[in-house]
Amino acid sequence: MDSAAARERALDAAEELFYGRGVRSVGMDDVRGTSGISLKRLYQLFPAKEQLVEAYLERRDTRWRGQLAEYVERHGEPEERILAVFDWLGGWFGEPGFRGCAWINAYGELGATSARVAGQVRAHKRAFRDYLASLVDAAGLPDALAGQLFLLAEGAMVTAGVIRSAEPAAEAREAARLLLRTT
Amino acid sequence: MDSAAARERALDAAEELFYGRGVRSVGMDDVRGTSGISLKRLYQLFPAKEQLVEAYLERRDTRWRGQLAEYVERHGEPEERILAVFDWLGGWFGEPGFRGCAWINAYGELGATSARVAGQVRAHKRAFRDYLASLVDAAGLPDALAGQLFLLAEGAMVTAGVIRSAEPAAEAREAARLLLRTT
DNA sequence: AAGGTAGGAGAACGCTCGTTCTCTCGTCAA
DNA sequence: TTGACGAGAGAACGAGCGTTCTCCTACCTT
Repeated sequence: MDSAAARERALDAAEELFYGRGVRSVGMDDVRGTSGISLKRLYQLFPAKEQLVEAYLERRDTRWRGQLAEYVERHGEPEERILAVFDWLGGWFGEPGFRGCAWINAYGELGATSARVAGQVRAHKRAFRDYLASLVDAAGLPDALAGQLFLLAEGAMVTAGVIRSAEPAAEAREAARLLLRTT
Repeated sequence: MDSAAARERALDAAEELFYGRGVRSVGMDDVRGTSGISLKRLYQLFPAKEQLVEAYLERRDTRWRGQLAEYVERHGEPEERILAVFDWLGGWFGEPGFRGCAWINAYGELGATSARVAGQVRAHKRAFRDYLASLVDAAGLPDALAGQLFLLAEGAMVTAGVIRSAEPAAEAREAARLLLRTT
């Protein structure tokens, strides 16, 4: 197996374990067991656990925002595209194994001790917020709406994670719809 | 020093450390150093670290909700009382040492491994949501609004924690005001 | 005064886990 | 065929930390 494939397998295992059980309660030996990549090779690919964590968050960030954008693109009307964000969230919340937002969880776990992870969380959230702002702008709506929609989305993510339900997405969508109407 | 005073000192230290640095990165010896309570006595008061964590969350829950209610009580008009919740959040976000919502952070850190902590987080969030519902009901507004306000508040808490700013409270307050108007 | 008890300081124990090392095997080039 | 090299299995090492234990001091009672 070449390095690229080993790296993907390691990241697949890391993502499954870190997201499902938290970062600190997963040992490198767990990653080895789940991925089938030996410790020696793991440490060749990622010289320390922290770098595996960062690579996990980075790859997930790319995929998460890509899938969201892909879903939104299927909708034509600018306002529908905004509401589609919440529909997509609802689909995500309902997936088996959903355990809340990986970045919020990582921030709670590592934000106070790892400046790099904290920076990744901020960058991810800023990118998501900027994306919402671009949708709001394309719909000709006021900038301030973007921040409000962002808060609704964040609230839905954290609440869905805690209560293990997809319903917050529908509540947030309805609130977003009302806010769109007020302008 | 009697047991009650020692217990309060231990909880003061635990709260400062757990909230500021996360639970797992704080050792019992750190709690001893900060509180001045010896390890022997700490373990007499709390037979295991997990019980200290639970006591920390429980005491903070009581205080947090009590202070919120106390602030809200100072406002007379039902709709002003709802908006006062977001004003109070803004004051909290601006306090030195603010590091986001203790329960969201604890959930990210321990939710996957400690069923008891996960239960405390759910209970705290349900209580906060129920409180919002009581304010909404007292204002004669539709029940569905409570869930939307709750999501705004949660989004504001998590965002304020991540970006280290009090501004999300004002954004959430404005969104709440608009939602109040639509009914 | 003497003995008993509570509490403090901090060493000690055992476990987990990040990281490295050793040993062995298989492969491939010359 | 041989020797070098990469990789795997897993032991080993060292640090951190939850928890317990030992020893000693101070005070309280009779």
